[in-house]
Amino acid sequence: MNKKFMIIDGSSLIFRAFYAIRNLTTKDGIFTNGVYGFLNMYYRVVDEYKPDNICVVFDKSAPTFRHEDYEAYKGHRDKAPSELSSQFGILKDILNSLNVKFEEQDGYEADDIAGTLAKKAQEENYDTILVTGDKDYLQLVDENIKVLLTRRGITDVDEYNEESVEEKYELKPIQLIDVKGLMGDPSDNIPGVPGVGEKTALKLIREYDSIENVYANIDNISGKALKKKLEENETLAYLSKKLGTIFLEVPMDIDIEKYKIEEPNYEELKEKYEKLEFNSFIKKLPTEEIEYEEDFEYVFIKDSSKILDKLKKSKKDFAFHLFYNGSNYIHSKPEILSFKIIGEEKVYIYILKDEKELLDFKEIFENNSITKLSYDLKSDIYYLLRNGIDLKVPYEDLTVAEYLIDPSKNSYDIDKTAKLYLNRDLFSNEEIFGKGKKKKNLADIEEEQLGNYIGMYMSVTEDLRKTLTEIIEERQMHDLYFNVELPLIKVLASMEVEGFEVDAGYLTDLGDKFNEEILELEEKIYEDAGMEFNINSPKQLGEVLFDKLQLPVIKKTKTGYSTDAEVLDKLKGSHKIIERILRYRTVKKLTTTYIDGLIKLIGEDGRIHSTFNQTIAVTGRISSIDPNLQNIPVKTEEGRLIRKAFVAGEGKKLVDADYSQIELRVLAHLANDEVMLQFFKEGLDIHRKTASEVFNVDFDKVTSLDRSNAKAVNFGIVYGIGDYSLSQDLNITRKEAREYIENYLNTYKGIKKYMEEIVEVGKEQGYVETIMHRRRYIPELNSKNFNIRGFGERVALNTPIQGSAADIIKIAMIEVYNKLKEKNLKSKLILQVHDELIIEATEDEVEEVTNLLKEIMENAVKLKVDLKVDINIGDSWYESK
DNA sequence: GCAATCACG
DNA sequence: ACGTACGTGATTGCT
Repeated sequence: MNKKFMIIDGSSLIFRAFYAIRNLTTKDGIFTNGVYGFLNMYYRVVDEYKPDNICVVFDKSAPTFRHEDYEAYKGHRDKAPSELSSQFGILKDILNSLNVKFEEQDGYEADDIAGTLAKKAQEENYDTILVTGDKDYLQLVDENIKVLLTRRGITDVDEYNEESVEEKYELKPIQLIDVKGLMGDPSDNIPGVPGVGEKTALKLIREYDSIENVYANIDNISGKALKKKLEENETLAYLSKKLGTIFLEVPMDIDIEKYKIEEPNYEELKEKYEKLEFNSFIKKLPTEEIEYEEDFEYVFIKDSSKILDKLKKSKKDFAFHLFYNGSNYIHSKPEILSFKIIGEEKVYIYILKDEKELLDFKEIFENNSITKLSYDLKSDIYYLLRNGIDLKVPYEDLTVAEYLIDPSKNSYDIDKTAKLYLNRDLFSNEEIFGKGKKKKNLADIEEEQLGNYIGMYMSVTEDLRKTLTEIIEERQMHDLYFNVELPLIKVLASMEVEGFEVDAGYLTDLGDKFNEEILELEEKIYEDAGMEFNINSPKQLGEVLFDKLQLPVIKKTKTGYSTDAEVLDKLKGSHKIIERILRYRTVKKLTTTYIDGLIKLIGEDGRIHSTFNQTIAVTGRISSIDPNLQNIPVKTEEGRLIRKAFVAGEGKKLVDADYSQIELRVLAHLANDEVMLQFFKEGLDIHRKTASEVFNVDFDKVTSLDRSNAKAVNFGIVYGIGDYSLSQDLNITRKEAREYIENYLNTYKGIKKYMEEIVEVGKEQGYVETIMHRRRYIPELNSKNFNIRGFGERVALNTPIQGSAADIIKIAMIEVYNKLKEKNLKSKLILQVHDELIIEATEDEVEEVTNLLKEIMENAVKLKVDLKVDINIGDSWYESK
């Protein structure tokens, strides 16, 4: 018996189902009819035919080679409605969980890929079953190749083999191409011979076998009119035949075994079916929980030399982790060191008496021939680095791996990850440590529970490696993971260890000044209000302004009156209390967040050690907490004073480099907008140039208002602007805003096209990508809620821009870090602020560092537009920015 | 634990 | 989940 290979035309079935099943949506308005119909069919045919291998094929929206022959090919066909196109992404996502491979290729249609696969399978003695709603597939029927054709919607199928085709049409399957060549196909805009319909075409081919032979015998054709039509349209007939022929040589690596049926990921399927409200399919999923046999044994060791010996002798990769108390490792210390050598059962647990003991393990961590694995590796690297140990590559971190697979998660916890990817039930952090005030320390946990917790942690770390790395490889994120995100961990840990020197005395003095002013302002505000109240409470403030003082209400929030700066700005002049409140807010913010907040976090070394989070921002940016050093004031002179507290150490300087207009440059690159690319090439002020084009004035005559308006539009575009928001931002009417945007998009036509295309791509794929293939899924694109979908569309536009810029600076950081190390320089990278890098450089190295920083940043990646970096040097961040 | 506000790119 | 711009984090008040 031959093996059975089933090829399913996903595009055709989803299309059929979409029109056959009406109005099937989830309660959130996600259209699911196409996907539902497909799955119904899928389960039915798989049950009935029990194939050994399965592949689903899709059309791809790019123009196919057929358009080169005939421009009008499928010309009048309307674009699929968004309710349908949005379902392709959902279906592919489900296929992934079903572990069913799918194929699609630019320039080819689903039937071409199906045909190519079927012929190849035929050579390898498979019995192939093609499942589709498209009658054209019948031309592929052959020995060992059958077609299942849906009939009336998708409820029934007809099975065609060689005999049944011949019976029905009295022709060989391959001759159906000739029939189509003569009769054409209005749905694909294939012309055929005008005036020749199915009846005539069938008759002619039955009689003469092929189009070629029809023309060879043209004089024998009975019927003058028919003969004339044929003669006049000979080229058209041949062209139509060519267009109607399924292409059997799609260039692709074919390995039919790749499509072998695999066990689906039932956990994922259940989740996805629940989201889509496919209850009937949930019932099909196996219900019994798979019992997991624990494959580790934990050992508490008293003497570190025991495990040390083992690790030194072992040539195998190992998982490890340093466990600490509390939620922030920087303000804590490592308590427990655990190892698990890959493939071995034992999980070694060693309770550190002092973190200095880590030095005993230096040789192991600095061995560059074995891979070290961890879940939450940055904390480990931080502790090692803090103790003079440089964890050498190769190393891998499963937290980061999981983040790359889906950056939208709120947290990356090992118990949830283990459940999702390995279907293993772990104790949660909360179960072990408790929560709130009762939260326990590691030392308070009973030994057996601790052993099981750490044992599972290590064993799961080991097992996740294969599962997660496979997904990363499949998605072509190898480079992003291994050459960007993983090396970056060490760079971030190093910045955390280095910290930023802060002048506490200066901050205190500044704080005293601000506090004095706050006291004065409070008094005056109470006077203005005629009562004392808590100015910090928006509720109380609202009552004072809008009830007591009867000022006009500008805007409301969910809970009451809005009192934000925008509202207060509009109320300026109507009461002297307003300006005082604005001033109070400004000064209060500076003292609480930036003076008191920062002073609290200055370490014993006089430096602030922020924590950089690599797995928070969905776009790929890094974020900074405890404290956030990425939002230190700069926009107002008063706020900027805070930056005088951030200083270079003794005998050092700050070298501050920032990318000029990186997001607009990335946009110009992604959109391939000739006009904007050219403007950047000319090195002109891009906002001024934009103003000159959009408002149609000479470059030299652009007013500063024009320029700042153009600047707002440039920024707005990057965020997926709307006329409403722009009008608010620029204080102009909505109509004017609409005109600005229109003019803008007429100037930058490439950007206009890109904006439309990227949304379509997002809908089709279910995600968008950065230049490094960083992925963000956007389920919001499927919402029928106008606002949510609008949000999805803006995100689809903005994420590739913001995310690619993040990719670029990350690459630069790694190269800068490595170069400083390679050249044995003492200067260190200490901070990144999205488009800005700060190096604390020793005075003798300033020049060299300046040069290498600029060189590396400007050449981190090669885009269609040059990257430009501005550098400033100073003793404090105030001077260097 | 959430909402409002405001700091940054 | 968002009455209309993307991405973050800290502080304060209040339930």
